[in-house]
Amino acid sequence: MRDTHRRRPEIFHAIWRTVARIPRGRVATYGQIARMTGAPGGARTVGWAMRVLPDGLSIGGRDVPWHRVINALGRMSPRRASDGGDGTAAQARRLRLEGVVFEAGGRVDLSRHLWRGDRRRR
DNA sequence: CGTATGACGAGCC
DNA sequence: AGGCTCGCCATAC
Repeated sequence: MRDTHRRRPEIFHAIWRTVARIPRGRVATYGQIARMTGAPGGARTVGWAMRVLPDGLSIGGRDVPWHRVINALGRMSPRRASDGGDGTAAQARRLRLEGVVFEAGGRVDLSRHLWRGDRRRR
């Protein structure tokens, strides 16, 4: 195994560990993950951690569910995909497969699907 | 070491 | 509600 991810700073690993706790069928926001990881204000850092997430990395015996991390608006954050697209289609498909419902505007109702793992209300 | 760059977010308008 | 600006934080160069 080429452990390129081991070169990443601990903060990324901490973020990946938090993301690994998001239950199936739930979503969490970048800011929420940042707070839960002990890095308030580090929402963009979470985005960066998702961006460099090693393909196929598993923590605690299961894959890191990167698709369950969406932005505070309930939308998939656009990113640059290899095919030139924004890469959000695949994420939405994965979420739908686990029962996440999208509203007409293509957004996820956070009051219904947000992970309350940190006991936070919304 | 200064600047640019983001899978962000809270405020304002 | 939707668009803009600005602040954040770690990385790239």
